Amino acid sequence: MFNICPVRQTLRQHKDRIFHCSKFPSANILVLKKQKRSGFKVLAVSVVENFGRLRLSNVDRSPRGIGPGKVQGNSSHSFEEFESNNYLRRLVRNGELEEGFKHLENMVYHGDIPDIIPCTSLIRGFCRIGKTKKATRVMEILEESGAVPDVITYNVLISGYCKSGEIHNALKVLDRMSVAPDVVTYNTILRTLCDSGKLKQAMEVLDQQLQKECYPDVITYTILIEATCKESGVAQAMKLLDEMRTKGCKPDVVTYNVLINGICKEGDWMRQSRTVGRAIDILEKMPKHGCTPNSLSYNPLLHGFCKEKKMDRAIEYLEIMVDIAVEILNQLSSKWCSPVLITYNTVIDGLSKMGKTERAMQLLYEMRERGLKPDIITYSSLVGGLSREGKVEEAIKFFKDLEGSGIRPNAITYNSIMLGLCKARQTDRAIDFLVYMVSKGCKPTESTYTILIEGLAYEGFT
DNA sequence: ATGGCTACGG
Repeated sequence: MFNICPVRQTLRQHKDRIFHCSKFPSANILVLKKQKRSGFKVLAVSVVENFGRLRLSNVDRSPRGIGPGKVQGNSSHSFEEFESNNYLRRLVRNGELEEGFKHLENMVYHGDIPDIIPCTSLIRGFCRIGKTKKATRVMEILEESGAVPDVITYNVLISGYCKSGEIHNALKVLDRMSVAPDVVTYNTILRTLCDSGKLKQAMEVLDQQLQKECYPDVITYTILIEATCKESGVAQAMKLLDEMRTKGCKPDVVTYNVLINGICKEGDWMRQSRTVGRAIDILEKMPKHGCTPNSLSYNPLLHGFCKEKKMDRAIEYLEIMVDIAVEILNQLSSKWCSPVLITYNTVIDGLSKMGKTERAMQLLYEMRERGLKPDIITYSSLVGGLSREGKVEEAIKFFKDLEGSGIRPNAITYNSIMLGLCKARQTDRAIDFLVYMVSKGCKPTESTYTILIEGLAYEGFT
């Protein structure tokens, strides 16, 4: 009756029909066929324990486990409900949020219990497009249906409110949720409070968290350390670092990166080379604490060197970095932008600001040779450099080449050209450029107008 | 494909 399912892919194909059974905790049970009265016939069992990121739905937590060939705990639900949930999953996966919502309402109306996982995706989907109210409605329907939303479902809604700036509503959900919040819940809220400069309120939430015996983890401390760096300085943040260590929470590479960044951005550090020393110090001590620096560890330093106009040192670090960065490139490849690209951007921008656009151009060619694709930030820095140097015609030529090779300039790119034209007392051409920018569907920004107004004033047309 | 933390350009 139980066949071993040999291929992981087979499971993936049928992931909507995989169940878990408490009697065989390490087994995934693949159900393929409906059986008349008692639920579903078990066709295959796999012993794949860590099935990627897939979490099994319809988890059977009953201690009795399953009978031969049947999955209990699901047998009480109808096949219609099972299929209805499959349909909901499909809609949500295809991004058909409104259809999914209607279907959810409909299935609840028929007394079917919706699966919380597609509902969680639905909530996330509505939050993403700014429809937090609709997301809340999904949660209400879910709560009324007899399904039990888990902490993740609540976290998704809270995160949605946080991202749309509705901290008040996020806190309301926290207050009213029917399951205990976990450390992720608190981290989401703490992050948002810290970002909006409400460190004090964040500390109050932290107190509340501790009272509920939900303990901060490395991410909690990292969030607080970053905020403390900005609000009260690195020295204060270091105390938090000590505190987390004494509480047995080990700082990780992100924690150190946040501190390095804090030191590099600390006020007036440019005139106190000692502080740069402190940043390098942390960087060098990371391996002793069991952390390998990654390219994000170096970027703030590079940025610092670029601002300080110590380009030799910046380039020296760039070279150290490339090895490290390439190594972790795979690890981060899921992100839209590689760390090495940002590294080059930082240095190219630094050189451009010093008037060393030729050296910056060299780096552009170098990065291309290494198989890196420069992005709009790379090009904007170069356009800005040429404009500032007074080489507007060269900047415009470079700009035209970009357009020709299919790169779509953004407002910052256009602004750089206009700034160059205004500095060259050619505000009329800059205004023509504004017209061109708009005709290309690029919306001007506040800076656009500031640049043009200053240009006009500079030429005496106050 | 149910969740939380760091870096670049006007």
